[in-house]
Amino acid sequence: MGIYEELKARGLIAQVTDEEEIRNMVNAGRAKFYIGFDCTADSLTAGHFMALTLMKRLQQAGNQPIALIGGGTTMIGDPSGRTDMRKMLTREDIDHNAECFRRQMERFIDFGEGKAQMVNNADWLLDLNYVELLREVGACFSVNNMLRAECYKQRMERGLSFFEFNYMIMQSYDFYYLFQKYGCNMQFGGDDQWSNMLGGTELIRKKLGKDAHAMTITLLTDSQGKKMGKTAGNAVWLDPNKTSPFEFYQYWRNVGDADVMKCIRMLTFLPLEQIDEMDKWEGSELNRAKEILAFELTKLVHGEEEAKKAGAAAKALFAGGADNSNMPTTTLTDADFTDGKITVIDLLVKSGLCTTNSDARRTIQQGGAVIGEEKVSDVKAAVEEARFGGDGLILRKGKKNFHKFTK
RNA sequence: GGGGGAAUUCCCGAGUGGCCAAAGGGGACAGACUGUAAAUCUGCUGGCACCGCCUUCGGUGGUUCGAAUCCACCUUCCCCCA
Repeated sequence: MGIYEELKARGLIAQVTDEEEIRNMVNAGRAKFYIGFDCTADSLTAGHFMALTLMKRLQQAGNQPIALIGGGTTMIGDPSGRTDMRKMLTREDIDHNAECFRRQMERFIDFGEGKAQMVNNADWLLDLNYVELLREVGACFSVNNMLRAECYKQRMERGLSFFEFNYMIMQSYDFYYLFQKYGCNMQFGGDDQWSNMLGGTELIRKKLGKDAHAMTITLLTDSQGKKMGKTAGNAVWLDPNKTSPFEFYQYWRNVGDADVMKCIRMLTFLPLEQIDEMDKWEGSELNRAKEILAFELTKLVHGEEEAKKAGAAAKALFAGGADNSNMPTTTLTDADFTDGKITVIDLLVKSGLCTTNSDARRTIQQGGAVIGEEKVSDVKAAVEEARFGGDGLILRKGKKNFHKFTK
């Protein structure tokens, strides 16, 4: 089975320009492909994760990835799938973010000599001259066609600035540039990028009379059609300082039944035979699958040791073990106590489990606060200083949020 | 360039002088049921010294005993005509 067949079996491929051609190229390790990353934040997210694993898979099969950091395009901002214009970032922000991305990618991709490379489109886009660009590539784009493109459709209702309208041209220019300079013959991207990517292959065909290819990755959505990799609107980050390995583990441990196997198939590197076997699991057996998913992904992003720790911490909390060594912890000082006591409200807020006193009060009133093993029922309840000795005291908010206090 | 409309709490969206911390829905959070799942039901969702008080309805001023609601100007966005 070639790599192309494997990607297909894992459900990773959404659309391709020329299946036969791409299959041959990829299976023979002849593809030199790029994926662009917009650097709007200082860390990659779980959403980028799939693209990273895809690069890794293809690299293992002998193909050569080019990771393109969108230092230039980020200055415009991709309007696809957005309903409003995103805020503009400064050059400094973008450079900083690009640097963070580079470090995170190195975990997945081998950037050794001749194996892969990383480029930043700020290097060529920022020097472009408007009139020259118009003359060089502007003539190749049909506004009529662009307006029909899926990625602009929804923006037609809400309004789309000319500024953002140019995103497709910039992205196409990237492909055109990489094709000429590095012999990059294929572009990968999320399925929402399809029209932007086609812009590139078209441009290459028109300007150079040569074929280049594009291939999109299935967007990872849950059974309700929502994009995965977010909790309550917040991204799940790959940076351990923004999303701890434990939280990262928990995110995947908590995916819905209907989504586990899909995630395992698409995101892990477990052999397909093993996955097919697991496909037969059902009901509460799926909990086992979720553990595997969470462990495998945490291992990929944070390393095996962190993955084990996160798994152990989770087991301890939910199965009632004694291991709480990896729990977020706050150390209290004398100043935190009044008359040798501290209120539960203060503890909830101090731990970050609750955002305000009102929030903490509500939590207690609704029976969501548990200290040690006992449920707190009194809003004014306070805890004696002595109880924080030894291993400390564990505060819980709801079923899944824990915080340890020591003194 | 001309004309018309909109801006409300996390989101959508009611509210057009006092009964408004502001309907309803979504989401989030908490409780019950469970398998750290889904579905369902319940509660809850500005802040605080929480039976009371304080700050919110794009911004700045104004009218009024009293404004999210009226007036003026500003900002932003949308629509129609050119």
